[in-house]
Amino acid sequence: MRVSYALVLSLASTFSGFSIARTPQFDSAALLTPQPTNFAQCPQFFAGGKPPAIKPRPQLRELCYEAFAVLHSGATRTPVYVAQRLNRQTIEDADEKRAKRFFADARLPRGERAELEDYKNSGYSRGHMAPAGDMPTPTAMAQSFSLANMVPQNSQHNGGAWNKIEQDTRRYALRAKGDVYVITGPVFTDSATTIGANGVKVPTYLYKLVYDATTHRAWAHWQENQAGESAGAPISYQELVKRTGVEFLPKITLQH
DNA sequence: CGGCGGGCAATG
DNA sequence: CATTGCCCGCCG
Repeated sequence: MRVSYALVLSLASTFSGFSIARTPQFDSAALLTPQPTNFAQCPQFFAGGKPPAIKPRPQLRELCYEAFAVLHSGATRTPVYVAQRLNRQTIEDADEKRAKRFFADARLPRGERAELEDYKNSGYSRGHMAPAGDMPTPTAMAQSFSLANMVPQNSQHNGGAWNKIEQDTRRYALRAKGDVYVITGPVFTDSATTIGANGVKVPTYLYKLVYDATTHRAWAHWQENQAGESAGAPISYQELVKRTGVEFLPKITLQH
């Protein structure tokens, strides 16, 4: 409500000693307004410029950000997948101070999107698909905290095995000869539960596909969304396709 | 062990 | 709102 919001602001300004007008505020709308909502306008995040073909389903929306792209499902209130292009330059730039402001993505209609309250006290943490640690600019870093880039993730998994996989992927991109395309996403089984009033679906598995466009090699990490997972050997691209039913990469790009 | 990176919650 | 401290897991 307006009253409580004003109260919070007045408290904040009282303690900070600065006026509201001079206190930099977080404006998630301004953060997203310039970003396209069509993959045709951000093909740079996809191998060969081509997004994976997904079987048509309701409430899919394409969201471009400065350093990644999200195919979002209003049915699960999570990403279907999140695409990135990494290389030595982007990783060397990825030393921004970590921003921590999560926010609901205003480009998604209410009812199709997760809200902060859905995650609060849910027992799950807000797990980045495109990791904050990959982000090359302050704007990209801030955008990565959109809930459109999140899934409900087991907190031990998020800070443990999954974090290690993210760091390994960054290290790989740092040493790669050229561009590395990464696609990260959730997999839901029939028994998948939900959290919050908006019913944000909890993934059963998470995957991260890594494709080196120079060597034409691809592999994938496949993890159960639970504590006790370890970052073991990756699975093959073909195995990932088999498990997800999605052809993530243009056929001609892959080396056998 | 200490450092770091993931995220949470209390506080002013 | 912004800051701070805390927990947890991995790594050197």
